[in-house]
Amino acid sequence: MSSDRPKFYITTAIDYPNSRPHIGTAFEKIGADAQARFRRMHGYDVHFLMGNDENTIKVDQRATELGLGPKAYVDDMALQFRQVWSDLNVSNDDFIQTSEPRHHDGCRKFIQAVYDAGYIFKKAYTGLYCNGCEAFKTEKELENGRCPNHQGQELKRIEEENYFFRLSAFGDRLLAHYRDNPDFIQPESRRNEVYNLVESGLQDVSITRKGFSWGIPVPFDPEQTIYVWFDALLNYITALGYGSDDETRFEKYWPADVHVIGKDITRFHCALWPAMLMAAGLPLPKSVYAHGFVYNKGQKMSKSAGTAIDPMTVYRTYGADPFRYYFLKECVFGGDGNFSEERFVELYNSDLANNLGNLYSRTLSMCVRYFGGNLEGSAAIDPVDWREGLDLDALAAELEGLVGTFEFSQALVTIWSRVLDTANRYVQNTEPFKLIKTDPDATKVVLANMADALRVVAILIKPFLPATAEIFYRAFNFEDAEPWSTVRYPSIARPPMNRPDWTVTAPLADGKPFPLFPKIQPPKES
RNA sequence: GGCGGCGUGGCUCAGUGGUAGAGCAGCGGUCUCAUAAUCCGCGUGUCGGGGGUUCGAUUCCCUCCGCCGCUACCA
Repeated sequence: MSSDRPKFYITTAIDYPNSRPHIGTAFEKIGADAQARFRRMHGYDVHFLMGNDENTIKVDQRATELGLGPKAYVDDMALQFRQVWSDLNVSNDDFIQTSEPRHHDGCRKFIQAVYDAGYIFKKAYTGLYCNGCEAFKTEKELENGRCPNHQGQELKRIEEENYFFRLSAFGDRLLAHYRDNPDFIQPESRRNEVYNLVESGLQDVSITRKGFSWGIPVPFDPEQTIYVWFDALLNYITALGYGSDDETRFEKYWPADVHVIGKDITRFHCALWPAMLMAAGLPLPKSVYAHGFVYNKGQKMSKSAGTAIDPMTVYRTYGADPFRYYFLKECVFGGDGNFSEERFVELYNSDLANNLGNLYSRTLSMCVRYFGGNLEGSAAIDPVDWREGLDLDALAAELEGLVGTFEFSQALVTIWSRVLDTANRYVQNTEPFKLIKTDPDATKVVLANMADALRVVAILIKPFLPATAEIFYRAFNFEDAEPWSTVRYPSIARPPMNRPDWTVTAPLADGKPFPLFPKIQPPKES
C-alpha cells in the first residue's frame, strides 16, 4: 500500500463545542476541503484532519448545566459537528476529539519530552481570580476593578504554582525560521504581524492549571492539568498517533503541509506552536494559512425586519454545493467576506443556474432530442471547435497555481469566464438548434464539442462542487474513457484516447434532464 | 499611542505615471436548444478630501478624514 506518492497533511483548527458550527467555521472547513480534494485529484496521498477542542473549563460548566457528564456532552456535540461537516461534503479523513485517549497519551508524551529538555519550569503565579469565570483575569480585562462579566463579585488574589513553558527562549530561532521560510506564514499580510510580534519579545507562558478534574493531568505532577492552548495545538500530532504504540502514521504524515486556521489564532500557530515543536525536537509544519472571517451582513439587516435566516440552514434548502460555491467564490479566502441572502440568491441564479446548470440542460436536451442521446460516431470527432482560442494546457497550469495557493475565488472566476462563457458562446455561435434542420452531421459535431465542454467543466469544478462535478461527469459515459477517480486538471487539455461514442447517461424525465439549480425567486425588498 | 492595510461606477472588486476596467444588478436588442436561460450592445464614475513632485497621477510623496487588522497566555 505504501507508495511514492507525495503526502499532503492538511488540518483545520479544532472547534470549541460550546456552540453549533457557524458560517465562520464552515468557511474554514470548506476552504480546507477544496484544497484537500484538489490535492487528492493530483496524486497526493492526502490526510485531512479536523476535530473538536474539548478540554476547556467552559465545556465542563456547560455539561454540568445540562446535567450531563462532560464526556457525554462533548461526544454529543462532536456527533452534531460531524453531521454538519458531512452534510457539507467535507472530506476529512479523521476527526479528533481532544478528550480521546489517543490525545491524552500524545499530550503526556509531548509535555514530558519538553520537560525533559528543560523548557518547562515551575513558577508561582499571582493573579486576580474570578469565581464566576473560574479563570484568572488580567489587569487589562478589568472594568471598575472587577470582572466585566461578574461585576457583583470581588476578585480574589490567588497565588498558585503553575508550570511555564520557556517560550522566551525561542524568539531568535523563530525569527530565523520566518526568514528562511518565507512561505511559512500565509497569506503574506499576516507575515509581518507575526514577525513584529516575535521581534518585540516573547514571554514565558503558563501551560498548566491546578484544581481541575476535566483535562489532561500533567505526567510529572498529577495535581495539575495541561492548559487548553498547550494541549489543543497538539491535536495535529496526537491524531497521527504520536505517543501511541504505533507511530507510523505520525512518521509518514508529519510535518503538516498546511494548518488552515482563522486569522485570530495566527500567533498561536506561528509562534507558540513552532516553539513547542522546537522544544520537543520535532519538525515544524511547512506552512500556516490564516483565512479571514465571514460576517453575517444580511442577517444583521434582516433581523430587525423579522426575516432573519440562519445561513447555516441554507445548505439544507439549496444543497451543499451552492453553499460551498458562495463562500469559495464570494469570499476571498485570505480576506474577510460577507454573507447575505440577497447576494447568495444573486450568485446562485447567475453563476449556478444561468451559466453552469443551463449549459448542462441545453447540452443534454439537444443530444436527446436530436439523436436520442446517442452521439454515434462521436468517438471520431475531435472536439477542437469549442476550444478554439482556449489554451487548456495553460489554463490547467494557471488554475493549479491558484488553487494550490488557496486563491479559490480567482480560480472560480477564471473557470467561469474562460470555460463556461466560452462554451455558452460556442453554442450561440454555432446554433445547433438551427443546424439540425439542414445538417445533422454538423450538428453532431457541435454536440460532441459541447459534451467535451461538460467533461472539462466537471473536472475543473471537482474540488469545489464535488456533487455537481460528478453529476456533470455522469451526464455522458465519460467514465468509460477515463475513470472519475483519476481525472486531473491536465486531463482537460485533450479528450481521452480510445474514447467510445458519447451517450447521454444522465437521469431524464420526459426526455429532459432535471434542473440542477432551480432558480430562486429573489427575496422581496421590504 | 506604535506598526500595517484599506477607501475606484448601485453592489463586489481588478488595475496602470500618460484617453478609467471586469462580474453582478439595471436598460435595450437577439436567438429559441435550455431553468424567460444564452448571445450582442449600453456606464459623462470628482478613482475618500487637500497639497506636492511631474510635461502629465487614480497610479509617487506629504497631510487630513473615514474604516479595519495586529499590538504576547485563555481559539
